Amino acid sequence: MKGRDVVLGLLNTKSRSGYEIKEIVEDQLAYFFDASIGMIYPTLRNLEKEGKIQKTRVYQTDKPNKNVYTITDSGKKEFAQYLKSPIAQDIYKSDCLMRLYLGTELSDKEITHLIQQELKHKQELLQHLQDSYQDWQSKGMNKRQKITLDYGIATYKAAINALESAKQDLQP
Amino acid sequence: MKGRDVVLGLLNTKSRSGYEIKEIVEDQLAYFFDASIGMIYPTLRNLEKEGKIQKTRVYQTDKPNKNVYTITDSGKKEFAQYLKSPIAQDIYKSDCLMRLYLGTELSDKEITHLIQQELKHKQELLQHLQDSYQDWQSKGMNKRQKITLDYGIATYKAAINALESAKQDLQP
DNA sequence: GATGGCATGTAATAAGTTACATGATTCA
DNA sequence: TGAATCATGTAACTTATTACATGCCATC
Repeated sequence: MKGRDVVLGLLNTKSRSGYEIKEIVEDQLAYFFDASIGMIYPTLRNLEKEGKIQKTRVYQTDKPNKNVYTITDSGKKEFAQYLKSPIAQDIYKSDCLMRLYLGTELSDKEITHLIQQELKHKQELLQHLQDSYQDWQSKGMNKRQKITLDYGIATYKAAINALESAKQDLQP
Repeated sequence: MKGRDVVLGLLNTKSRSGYEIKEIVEDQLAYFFDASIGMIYPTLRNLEKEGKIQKTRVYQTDKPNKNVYTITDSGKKEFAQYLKSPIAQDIYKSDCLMRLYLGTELSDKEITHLIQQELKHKQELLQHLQDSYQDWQSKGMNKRQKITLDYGIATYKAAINALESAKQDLQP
């Protein structure tokens, strides 16, 4: 799964502008697709150059004008091929766990602080996902999208529990 | 957290060869550090060129000879700086969840198959982590490293549960 | 003599990230 | 008039990945 597959997949459902793609990636895909937003416009540009999508200028009076991209047959073909390809394994990188593993020089106090910080961050992310529930539903969430949300909430909760018991184990 | 921080951190504890680093990354860090093994030798080369580590040739009779790398003061300084830097947020990318989200064209049967595959894969990963427990302990696992293992097991279990209930919800 | 584990590397390519750069419109 | 939101893009750089490439040693 690459950035271009995601952009193509979002345009496969309906035509959208770069900004609209950015909003979806930030609000709805962020949990299972960590990509910098900066990737979107370069990707759109490449896809257009390759004839996978087509740009249309849309003039707006209440907002700045925008470019709306529509997927082409060639683009649909590429996306269908992605869906047929073998599932790529998850990519997970945790700086916090790495520091726990490598930070033999850190004091117990520093480690506790590290865990506390991570805990706070994960709690915020969980809260955000839980808040999304209603928001998604109003925008029309299908069964499959609900699975992704439930999955995210479940794993955040597990991570929070693990960090909490780690914190307690470190307490003297 | 970049590849070089990890290599530097592993050499900060003790001198090792590229192959030894590869084994640790595969066996012990794989859960929270998805990086291709191909990155190790290029990274060692760069770090040596920058004077962060030093190479020593070790001659072996029972095995092929190897290059053992030792961290320098400059390298220790860089690693200490990494430990002081702000924690980077987790990176997570799930091809399976992305397909659930984007695969509006897939049939329920195809979706169930997708989940089944992911389930099987996660169960294998969990089994592998659980098997690691004894192995790690014999090699000297410290309290902090144990946290990373427990965390990994907890989140895999949560993921498996989420996939199992998703599978049941899709059943007619 | 074949297989599997130990051992190391390079060149080329792809992908992702950061920093830079701009500008319209709305609302307080 | 200043902040927030909507809106788009490029150039340069860093990083990661892939494919290629080699060869020793032990054991079966």
